[in-house]
Amino acid sequence: MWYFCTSTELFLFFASLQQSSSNGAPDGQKVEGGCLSPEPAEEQRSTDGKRVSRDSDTRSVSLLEQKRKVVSSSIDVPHARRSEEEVDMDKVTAAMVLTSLSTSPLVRSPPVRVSEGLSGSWKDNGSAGPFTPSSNSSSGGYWSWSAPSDQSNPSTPSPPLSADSFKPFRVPSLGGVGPGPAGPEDPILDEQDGSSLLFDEPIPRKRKVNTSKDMSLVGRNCDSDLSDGEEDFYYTEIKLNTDSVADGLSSLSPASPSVLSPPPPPPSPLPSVSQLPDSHKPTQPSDTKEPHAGGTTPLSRSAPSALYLIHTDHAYQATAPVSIPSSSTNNSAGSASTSFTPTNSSSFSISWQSPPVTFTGTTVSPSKSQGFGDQRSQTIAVLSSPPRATAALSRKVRGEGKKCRKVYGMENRDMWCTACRWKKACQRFTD
DNA sequence: CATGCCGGGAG
DNA sequence: CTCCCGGCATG
Repeated sequence: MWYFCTSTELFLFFASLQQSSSNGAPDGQKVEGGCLSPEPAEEQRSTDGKRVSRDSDTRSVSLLEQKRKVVSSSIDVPHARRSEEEVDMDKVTAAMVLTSLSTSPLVRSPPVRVSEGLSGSWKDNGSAGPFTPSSNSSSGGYWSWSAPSDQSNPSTPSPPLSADSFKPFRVPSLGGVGPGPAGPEDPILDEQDGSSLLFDEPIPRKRKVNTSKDMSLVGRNCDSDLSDGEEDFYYTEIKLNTDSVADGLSSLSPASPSVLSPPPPPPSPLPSVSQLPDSHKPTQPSDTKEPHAGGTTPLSRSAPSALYLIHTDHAYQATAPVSIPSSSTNNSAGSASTSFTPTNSSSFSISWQSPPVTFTGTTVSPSKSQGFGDQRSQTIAVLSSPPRATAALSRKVRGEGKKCRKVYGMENRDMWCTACRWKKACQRFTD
């Protein structure tokens, strides 16, 4: 919902800037109305039709604005939440986008078509559109059009909820090492998401999605703060996966990591932990996937990181208690570590890989140091260890951490991870 | 004894 | 494949 509103607002904002029309005042209401129900907007539009045909100049402007609209809608959404600063950012971004779009005819054509197709309305209103009512009307048309592409909006509502729940996770991560570990991973996710989205959907949409993400990321970077609608959104998703579907989480984490695995190696260097994000960003050429993204990449990265962070934390939570000792033990044992969780560990390993290097020098000692240092580092170490030891000597030795059985008890066997139910190595609580 | 997990089996 | 369990190894 807000997404639309935001786009609209931006649109209006632009219009006002460009044309300096006085009608802007109603923007807030208009916008809201538009968001809530397009119909009202249309009515206004019909009424305002007169205004539409103000100036030839206006028309040209309207065209630009329309373009902007498309762009803004795609990109602005995330920012909308933020505030003026964000708006500014949006402006800039929008300008950038427009420029890029104008450059490439292909991209442009589709949007234009749409606008026309909607109904001559925007043409008629066209000039006025940008301003006020007309803009609403036109926007209304857009909305209907854009709505499908933006369907992500539905998800939007969830963010707030997730945000709250998610916060706890986040805070710890921040305090501890959040940025470090997340940094490397994030980029990957981002890219993945972006790439998938981009590839699948038409250019305009792509823009939206990517942009939004990017924007959120940017905002984040600038502010250095987390408070971002986008972030919340991401977190929410993650969280849902994690909490709601415990099993799902295990499965989920592995999948994404696998993809990521390749990129992480480069960034892997643990030392950078504190500054990892920055270093990684540049490194993560992953952008290759999304060349058009260009500036976006950096931003997108941050968002993903959040997700990964959560995962990390989660894993760490499970692992932390016993994991450290286990890691040391495993290391000493040598191959033993391997046994523990090929599946998850491998997936996670990506991010962790770097740690292995550290360990290589001294298997045992490192574990201790890590334990002292940070939980995350520990986690990393643990995770990393598995990859190293390829062959499991005998059994897993025995998971030290709490397993589903202990956690949920025989009573709630339903809640156990499948592996535990099958009497297999627990997948949910990896050691 | 309780637990974790491998190996193997049934559908 | 999923779903189990016998039985070993461990603490």
